[in-house]
Amino acid sequence: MPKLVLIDGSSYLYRAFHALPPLTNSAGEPTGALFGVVNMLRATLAERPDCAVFVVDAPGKTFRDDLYPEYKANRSALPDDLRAQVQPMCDIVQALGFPLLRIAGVEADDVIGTLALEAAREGTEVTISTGDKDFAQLLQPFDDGGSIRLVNTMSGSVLDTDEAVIAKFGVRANQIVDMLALMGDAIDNVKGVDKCGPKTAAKWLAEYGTLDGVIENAEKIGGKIGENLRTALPRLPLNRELVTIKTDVPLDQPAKSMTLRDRDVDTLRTLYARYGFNAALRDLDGTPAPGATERKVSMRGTEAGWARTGAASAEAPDPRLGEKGEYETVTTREQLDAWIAKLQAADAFAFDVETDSLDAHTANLVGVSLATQAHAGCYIPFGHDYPGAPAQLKREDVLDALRPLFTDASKKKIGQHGKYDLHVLRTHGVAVRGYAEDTMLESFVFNAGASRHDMDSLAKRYLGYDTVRYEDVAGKGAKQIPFSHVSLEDATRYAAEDADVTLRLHAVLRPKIAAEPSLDAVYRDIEMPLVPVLERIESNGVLVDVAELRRQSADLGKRMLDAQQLATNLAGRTFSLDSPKQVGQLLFEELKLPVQVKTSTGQPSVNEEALEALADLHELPKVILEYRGLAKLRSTYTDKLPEMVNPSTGRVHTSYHQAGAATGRLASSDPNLQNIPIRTDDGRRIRRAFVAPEGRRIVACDYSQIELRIMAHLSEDPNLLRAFTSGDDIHRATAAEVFGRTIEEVTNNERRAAKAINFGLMYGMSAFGLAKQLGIGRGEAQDYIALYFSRYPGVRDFMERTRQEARERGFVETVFGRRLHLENIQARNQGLRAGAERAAINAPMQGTAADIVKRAMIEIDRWLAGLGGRALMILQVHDELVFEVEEAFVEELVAGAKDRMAAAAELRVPLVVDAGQGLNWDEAH
DNA sequence: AGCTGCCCGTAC
DNA sequence: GACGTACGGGCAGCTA
Repeated sequence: MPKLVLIDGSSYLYRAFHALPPLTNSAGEPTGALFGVVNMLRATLAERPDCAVFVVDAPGKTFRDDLYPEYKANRSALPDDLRAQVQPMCDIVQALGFPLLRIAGVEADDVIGTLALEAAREGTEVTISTGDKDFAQLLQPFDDGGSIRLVNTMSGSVLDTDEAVIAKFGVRANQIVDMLALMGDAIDNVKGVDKCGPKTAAKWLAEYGTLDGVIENAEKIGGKIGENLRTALPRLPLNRELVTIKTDVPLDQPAKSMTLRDRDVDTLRTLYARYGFNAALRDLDGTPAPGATERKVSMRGTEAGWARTGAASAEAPDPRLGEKGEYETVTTREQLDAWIAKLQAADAFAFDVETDSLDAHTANLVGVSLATQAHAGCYIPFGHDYPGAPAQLKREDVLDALRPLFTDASKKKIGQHGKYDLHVLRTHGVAVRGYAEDTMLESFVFNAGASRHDMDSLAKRYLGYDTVRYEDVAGKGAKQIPFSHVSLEDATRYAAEDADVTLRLHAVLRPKIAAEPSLDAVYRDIEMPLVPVLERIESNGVLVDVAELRRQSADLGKRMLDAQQLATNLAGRTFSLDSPKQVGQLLFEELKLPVQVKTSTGQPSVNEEALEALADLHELPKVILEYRGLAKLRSTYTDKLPEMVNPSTGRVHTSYHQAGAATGRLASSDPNLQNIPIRTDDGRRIRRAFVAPEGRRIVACDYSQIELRIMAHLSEDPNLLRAFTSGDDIHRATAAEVFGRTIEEVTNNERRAAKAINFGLMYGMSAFGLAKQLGIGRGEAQDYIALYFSRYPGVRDFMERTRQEARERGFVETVFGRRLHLENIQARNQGLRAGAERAAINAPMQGTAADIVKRAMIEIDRWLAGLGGRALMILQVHDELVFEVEEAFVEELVAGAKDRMAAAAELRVPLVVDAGQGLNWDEAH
């Protein structure tokens, strides 16, 4: 049977561009994507197909743009570095002997679809080589009498049976189009049904067979998602048209004429030399093309691609970033010594530790993985214990052997979320120095707006690579086993891959950051130095008075019981005060109280605002509020915190997430110590349980109005700058300015209004929001805002400037150059866009404050490091740093910490720091 | 029993 | 729809 290979050139070029580091030849021309594509083509040639065609998109509009003007509207223009590689690629493709097709008015997909069907009809075996899943709609399984299959040489996957399609997509090949129409396609800007992903689409199609079936039965689908479906109904037929690959494009030549020509050796030699493809060049001169004989490979399986050609030259960096690596399990002294030698010879290495627990503070090391070059790595197990487990090296021997490398500051270490690894190694007697690069932080600095910065997501995003997930080897939920019970084979493919992929990610991300001096500075001067500081703070922990919390729990419990009994009497029946649903039924259906507030989904709300509004009509709402306040304190804090105390230290060790908040703030969890109550007396009591041990004190230092000061700095508004320089209470000064009073004349109510305006502005609040906040009319609120802006015109200009900058550049910056990209700033949806604008206004202030606090933490840590533990930094709460200090050192600590915090930035207004001290955190305020 | 979305509430 | 950034508890519905 004749064979035809259809190559989706555009998809490979695009994916190779994003997967590979930005290589250039000696003349500085970009070559990375080209290199990837060329290797892929040489592998395809090794298959000796009868016919093959390389299809690329032609520039200009296609019929889909006419159908739907927004088609691909949010796809950015081809990067210059990629565009520059298109013509050279076409030259090489043709010199290699491939027919090249570029048809205007349709996409490469449609040309491939047309040729595939034509050839299949004529009995040719068709292989579509593409990285695009949408092609699954064309599949005609061989075992079903058809003859079209798909291969993806980047992931190494083959799709050639109906079962494989069902396993991958949950629907049959002939339902793929309907599925895509329901899901939409974010890349092409085809908007599907909101919240409908592959699972939901497959579920509906399994029930109703086709898209038309789903449309006919749309009324039967319940819930929020059913509503979303009905909203989307009108655009579904168009979606189907957009995602359907055309199979009837008029073409000049039949598929069977697309035979491979002989390669043009002279032209290839010139091109390869120009772009520095040395391995390919060597093949031209004598040696047979790789794969032609000794590496004969089949089209089935991972071998099909550029993957196993062995074509990578020593001169060019390894291009196969999205490939699986080969890993070694180190169980003998000889192997270990060989790896030590490898690490000694390398400039830098990546590492990862494996433990028997996710909690860094109690975890035991069970193995270490290492990598010095991409696609290779090792796992050194020493704590795996299961029936039949092979003999392993001793933990202490391994750590002793590695210690000189890990503690050598000049030997650079690369990790992913290395704070965890640093901590575990330290608790096992290895104090790491020279922790130089962290791929999680690279990703965070490069694009803080991305939702996830974990390794699996980064590998997918930047390498197009599916990593072995933890649950793949250790299971999940109730079936999860500790890593120490995972077999050495599974452990190696998981753990060594972590080190390997870390290295590959660094190769991709480092240049992206290095290209922007301001990002590089944020990464080098703030985020990387902060890693060991946070590790120390977490490890210090804070002493908690568990007995005090238990007393509070008991007290809260009694009062909850009283409130519950009162509520039962008032309602005339029992109900769950914890259930918003039951409370809503009781208040609005049984007691027929008026609905004055609704939730975002349109349901009657029973939140605090709603219950306050009903307080004059019935006694019950107030009692429910009382109960709720008590229940919140008990369940979230007084009951929970004692569970989180580390039994061996008696202290609570939170985790700080350095890539947690897009603005650059830290986030805290397990437990979250950044939302311990302070505003009410009951809540504030909880802070009395955060105590200092005998002979020591808690000291809290916090920046006064740091974000408003940053607003003054950024806006350069003379009135606001003056207000901060004068040293008056800022809200009072604002009230005096806005309401035309002297400082002394300002009433408490006027100060309250000014405070609400000050804060509201920083969050991009509207007149509507201010009115709600202050309980005044919207018109009055608008007057306040107008008055404010007339007194502080610089602030208004700053806000407008920021919005505009965000729209034009797609991101905003802090004073120190940290960027926040705003995905939705150009959205057509007004709600989304308005939200992005508010975030744009807030981010420079919140983010600059975060930068300043981080800089202060680094300086203070450096200072405290030499003091032998007389003072420990133990908490960070955004604008506050908390210390545990020897009694005799308190005064010095306060002075030193305040100085360093105030000096962490030079703004147009002074940075003021307040400090307090006491036996517990409450007293320290 | 575990997962997920929703509602609600705490901090700065 | 209307105020930015987080984390987390309890409920309710779904899934296995």
